[in-house]
Amino acid sequence: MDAIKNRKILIVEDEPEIRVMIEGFLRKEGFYRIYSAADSETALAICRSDKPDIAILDVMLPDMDGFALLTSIRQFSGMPVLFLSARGEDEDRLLGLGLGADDYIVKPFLPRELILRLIAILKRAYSPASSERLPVFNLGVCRVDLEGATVYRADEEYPLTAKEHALLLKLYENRGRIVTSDALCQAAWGDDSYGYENTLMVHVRRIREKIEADPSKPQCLQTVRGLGYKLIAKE
Amino acid sequence: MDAIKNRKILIVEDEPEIRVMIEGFLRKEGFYRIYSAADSETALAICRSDKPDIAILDVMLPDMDGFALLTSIRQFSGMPVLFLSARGEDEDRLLGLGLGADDYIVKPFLPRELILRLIAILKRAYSPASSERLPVFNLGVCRVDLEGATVYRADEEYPLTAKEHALLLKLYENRGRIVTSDALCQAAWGDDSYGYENTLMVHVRRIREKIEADPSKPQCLQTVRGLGYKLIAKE
DNA sequence: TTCTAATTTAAGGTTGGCGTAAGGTCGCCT
DNA sequence: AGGCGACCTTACGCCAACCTTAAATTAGAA
Repeated sequence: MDAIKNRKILIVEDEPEIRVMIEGFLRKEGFYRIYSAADSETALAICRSDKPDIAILDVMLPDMDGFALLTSIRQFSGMPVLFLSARGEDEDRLLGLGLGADDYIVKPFLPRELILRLIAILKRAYSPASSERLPVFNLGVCRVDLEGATVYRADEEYPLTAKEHALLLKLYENRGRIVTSDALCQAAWGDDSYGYENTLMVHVRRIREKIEADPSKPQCLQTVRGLGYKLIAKE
Repeated sequence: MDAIKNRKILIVEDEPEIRVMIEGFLRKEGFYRIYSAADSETALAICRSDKPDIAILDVMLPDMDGFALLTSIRQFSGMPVLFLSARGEDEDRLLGLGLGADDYIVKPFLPRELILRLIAILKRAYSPASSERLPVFNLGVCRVDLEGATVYRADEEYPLTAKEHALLLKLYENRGRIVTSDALCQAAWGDDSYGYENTLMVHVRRIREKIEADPSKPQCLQTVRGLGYKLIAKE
């Protein structure tokens, strides 16, 4: 289960032979969301509609050269780009001018090199460091920052403990839905969670003291008798 | 007057023929501060004494392989590195593991490609535009300059050591968020970080002695029991 | 080499989150 | 209405996680 292989890849190349060849390499490597275009116009349309994760651009295209295409793409997207260029041809422009390309490969190239550079770019661009984070969300009268493990309410800050954090995260991931006590115990104590029902109640109480205006009349973290708990979804 | 051509370049290559060839290319291109070494030991010595701006490393060396050499260099310098590798040989390691190499070239290569990639790296690493400088930031009662590795507090200067710097950088990059002990260990000691928990605590203590008014009552670098540490975000 | 500073190891001390338990309250069902 | 089971509420003691210090080790510089 490699997340990299789930990335959407766009190939822009006018020579059908090379295009099909690249598609073949990628499929053999395990990539399966492959788009291809033979001209800039089609390429741009695909970029807008399907939002690929990376583009492989040939420098020479019939209607617009690869640099112009990149400039157009950069109007609305910062997606990583890998250029294909003929030996010597535009190397100066490719490397000299910082066009925003992430790498380039000189034709003819070995499949292996293309794949490796592609994977390198994808890793760099989508490493967990730069990936999406948990949002700070509103919950009734308070704001919750799960990454900072802090609840803000009425000009006060309430830090969350480890268990509170685990439980609130599970509830947040399932906000608006009922989460069974079992599921919550599992989130906080792991698979061998048995006999923690009472403990869970205590933790729920502690969370309520932080997020609710009146912990005895819960508005956000509600009990669903016989089923579990649920976090009221907001926006 | 191109500042790039003033950069100091180190070539590490055991085969004299190739080494001399590369030197020739570089001189022809206008580079003139060229160091070369045939083995890792010499290379390390040059790195320490002359502090080149970039290193071109062959993967295969007589006394130590290029990866090990890079690891050694990374102990004291973040200089950019370009690898030379035989076709297919170590490509996976080169690109797969983020070893901290900036690029690589497969042998045999054209002089033109080496020069262009070299220039690209130098521009990326040293151009004022792309040199994303680390800001000097306020942290509670003190100011922290990560580039200068110095903390200023109460008319005093506290220099940061290497580990302190690595940890504080990681924390700063994730300010406001909890950073797990694991993540911190990884930032300071690399992927094979196991058994550094205690050491981490000692370093945290040291950092606190520099940035906190009262290290025993941390305001900036807080412990989140069971989860990790976090740096309080200020603006 | 020798000296210095940085880093790691080790050992004892501290504490706050956690789990337990006991009594209370509420809602549902007959 | 009354009983029962599900859930709430509070308080307290424990102990793992964390702190603190000092001494040992390592790495770098001269």
